[in-house]
Amino acid sequence: MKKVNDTLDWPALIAAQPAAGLIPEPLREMAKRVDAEASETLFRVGDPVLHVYLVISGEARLTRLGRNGREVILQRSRGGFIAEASLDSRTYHCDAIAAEPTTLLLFPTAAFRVALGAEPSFCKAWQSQLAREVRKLRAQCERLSLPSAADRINHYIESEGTDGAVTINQSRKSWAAELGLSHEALYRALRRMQDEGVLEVDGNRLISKP
Amino acid sequence: MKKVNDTLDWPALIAAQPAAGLIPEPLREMAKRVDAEASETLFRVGDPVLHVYLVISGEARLTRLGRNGREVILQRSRGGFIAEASLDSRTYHCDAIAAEPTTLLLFPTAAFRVALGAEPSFCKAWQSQLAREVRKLRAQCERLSLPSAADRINHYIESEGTDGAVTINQSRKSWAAELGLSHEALYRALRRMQDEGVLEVDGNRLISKP
DNA sequence: CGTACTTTTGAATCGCATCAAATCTGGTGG
DNA sequence: CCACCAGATTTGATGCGATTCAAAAGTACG
Repeated sequence: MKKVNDTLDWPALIAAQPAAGLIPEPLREMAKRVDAEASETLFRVGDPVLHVYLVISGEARLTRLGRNGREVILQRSRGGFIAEASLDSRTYHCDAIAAEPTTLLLFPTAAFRVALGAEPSFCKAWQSQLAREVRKLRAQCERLSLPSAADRINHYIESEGTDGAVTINQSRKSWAAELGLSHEALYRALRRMQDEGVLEVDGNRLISKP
Repeated sequence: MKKVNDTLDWPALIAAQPAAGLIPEPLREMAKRVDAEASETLFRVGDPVLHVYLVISGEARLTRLGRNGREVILQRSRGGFIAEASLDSRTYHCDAIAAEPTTLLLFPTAAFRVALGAEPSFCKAWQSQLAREVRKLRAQCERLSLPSAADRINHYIESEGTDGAVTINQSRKSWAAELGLSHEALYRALRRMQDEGVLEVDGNRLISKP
């Protein structure tokens, strides 16, 4: 986890990552930039919550290992904050890894909390952030409650895509994990849906056909 | 949905529902008490978000009906706020019903937002509330990712219970829905686990045995 | 060019969903 | 108090779909 000491170009950053625009000035100056390699660990279960993480580029994931060794993906972030809900915890309740070469900004939690108390607009934005996460997770629960692979795929297209189409920005294998399926089941479901003519697959683009 | 115009006994209320203690004084005076019957609708998808709901007694549920008519339970609240994440939405994205005779307090959303901006401590408490909800939902997602009924039951006991035991405060049937299982599958899994000696069932109390 | 990983297909098995039906339960009204 | 009803609980039988184990083909990367 390489720490980089550049002067950050905030205007450009905000253009790329709107979530960064929430950060008030005094907090910005405390940001540390970090470049993580693929599959590098950012923190682990039980680690003290020292920083708030903002993903600039690449992808960070929250995961937890089940008893059976199955990896469950709890959150996937390609831009924006990760582990927002840990801000008022003392320690993490899951692991975080970089899924690919990833650049992040780290803000000291203490200063972050101070800024939340001092800046009402920041506080408000942070609440929206949490509320968005809640809605996203509810959609995820709804999806995982569906019994069949095809239903989960359709639900994904409807809730994550637009106009009946979605672009998968991850490997099929990890998408399968996100859908709570074995990767084989996902491949076969995609194949079956194509054969039935209800789905068009073009690389990473999925188009549902009525 | 009967509106009651009592003078509210806040100290007693807060004793019963700690979440009510978050509410600052000016907002308290705007609370409307409502008594809902079992299976009565509180709001529906698309309704404008006019109030914030606090469950005093009974049980309120957020649900959504899937294509196949299956009811998915998105949130279950026996005390505390419900649909917190809707505060910064214009309309609801799910239905809410009272699962049993339920008493609620309603706060006008506009005033609620004002209070959040005016009272830093209230704002902070609300954030913790949202963060708690996020963690709860992540646990739920993790559970629903488990392939077998027995695993989900064990996960439930571990994450919702204490010392390897938990008390189910709902019917088996609706618990099955929460676990993403058919109720038959749940009954059979419970039976099997008892036969295998890994679980003790005493009415609504489940004790996992190593 | 070799290695590690993903993608894809195959076959066997297991467990869940589903349909059916019997029993049990709490609550309602005669 | 009892008959009755709606809903929850429980058990049975069946079929399908997901998991699992296995293995081949494709792909990215050093």
